[in-house]
Amino acid sequence: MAATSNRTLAILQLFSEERPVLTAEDVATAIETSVSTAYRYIKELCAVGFLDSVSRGEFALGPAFIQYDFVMRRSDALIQHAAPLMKRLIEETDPRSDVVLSRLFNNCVLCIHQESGPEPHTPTRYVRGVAMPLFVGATSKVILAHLPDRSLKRLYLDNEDDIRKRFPDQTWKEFKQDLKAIRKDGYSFTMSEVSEGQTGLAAPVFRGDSVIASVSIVMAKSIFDDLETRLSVQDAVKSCARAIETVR
Amino acid sequence: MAATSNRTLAILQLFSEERPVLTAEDVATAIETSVSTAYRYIKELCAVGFLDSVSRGEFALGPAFIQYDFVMRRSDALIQHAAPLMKRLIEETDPRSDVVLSRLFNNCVLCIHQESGPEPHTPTRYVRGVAMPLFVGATSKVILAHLPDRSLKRLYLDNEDDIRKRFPDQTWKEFKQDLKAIRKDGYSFTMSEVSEGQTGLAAPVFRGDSVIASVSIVMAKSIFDDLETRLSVQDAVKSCARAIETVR
DNA sequence: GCGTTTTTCGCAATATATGCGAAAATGTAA
DNA sequence: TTACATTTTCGCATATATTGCGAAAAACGC
Repeated sequence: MAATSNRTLAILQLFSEERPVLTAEDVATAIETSVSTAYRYIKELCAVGFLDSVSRGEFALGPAFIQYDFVMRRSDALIQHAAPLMKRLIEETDPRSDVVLSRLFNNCVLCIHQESGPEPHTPTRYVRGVAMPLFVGATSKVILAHLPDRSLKRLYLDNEDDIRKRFPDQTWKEFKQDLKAIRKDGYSFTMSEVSEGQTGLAAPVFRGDSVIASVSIVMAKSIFDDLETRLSVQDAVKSCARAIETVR
Repeated sequence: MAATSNRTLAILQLFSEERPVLTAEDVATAIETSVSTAYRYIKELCAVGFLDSVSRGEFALGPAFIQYDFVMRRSDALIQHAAPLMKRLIEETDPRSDVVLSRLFNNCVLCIHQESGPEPHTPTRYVRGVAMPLFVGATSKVILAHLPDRSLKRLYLDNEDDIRKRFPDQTWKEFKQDLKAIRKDGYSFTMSEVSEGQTGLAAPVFRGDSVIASVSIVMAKSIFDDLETRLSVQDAVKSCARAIETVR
């Protein structure tokens, strides 16, 4: 996430899983201001619930985030509609699989809902709030593949450094070629790209004629050894995506 | 949630379940500023993920809220620890019950986790993100009952208007009396206070010697007709709370 | 490509945030 | 309860960042 010159926002950005609690002095130091100014901001942020004082001199993220996430969940018809369809997808395929619904935002692809089978073979990695790497894995790729040229190019240029790290020799042309194939297939399939030994198979979810999300199934690699199985999983994921699209 | 003089925060407060999408002009009007200034703020908020442009000229809450909620979930050891204990509580009592974990913040009590039995008798009302009315229902009351005098008085005075609406004749003394009884019992039991026909039974969760949360069981009123049952539910909720406290 | 709407930008005026130091409030330990 | 140490708030003069305006650029649909 980009930096900001807005101090209010800069303060919120200081908090993370690694650093969930800060003192007023920590904040003052980090945003390069006096302690009293830090307190002024902190007070305001606490008043509206973005921060919460957890004990004398210590502050943490506040209840507003939990509440706003709730607001977003509630006003997102996609999730309500998709959840039972995702459950059904698991039943149709394999009780060990995870099914993930990811939504495209302007700067990222985020897992927004997840369903697991009754016998998950590994602790679920992809739950609401997890950012999917933009250029790695079926979930994101299948979305990129259906993006308008302009948007795609912007994303690519914004993230060129990251891409180079992972795929040093890939040209823009090759990249486009890959995506074109995905577009033609109507799904994306990746093996061990995001996590070792796991395969992802994802289909795009459209609203009107733009992609807004993707559904992916995550399974152990071995499941796909059998071609027959792979084909049936492909179809199941694709028709799950089609079903999700019928929302509203 | 209180108003704020900070425009950045004021903008975020405009978004709600009823009004999830706004135009730049809407924002400008609401915060009483020019459209270009509104755009300046919106741009900044989008850059850090607090807002997201959903289509030409329309903006909505952004991915940051989902991500921050995730960060909070992950860095909250209480939830991780409590979840299986809450499931067990359902097994020990009734498969139709809901069990709710609520956390005390400075200005509110929020449901932060919820488990449902295999046969929920009604769609679950209390899920992560739902604010519990502060002075109504077992969940909040049992927390208030164990608050230090100072904090309690501050909360009471801050919310006196709301309280008067619901309990016009209650004096501070009577209120304190009620809480004292709850403190003595070690749990709070309310019938149809929050929603008709539902009963809540809640026990406090301590860290050190201050309350930080509560566990509640929500059941149909009829369950409690049998005294025997009620006593055993009481004990089960209380020992669930004790078990949750063993975290860290 | 063309026209319409949305979004950005530069600039000068001015409202607003800032740091300082003092005072108040809060919690802790005796 | 009192006294102490730490945290938090506040007032004020000054510097600084924010504002609105209008023009220009960008984005999108046709």
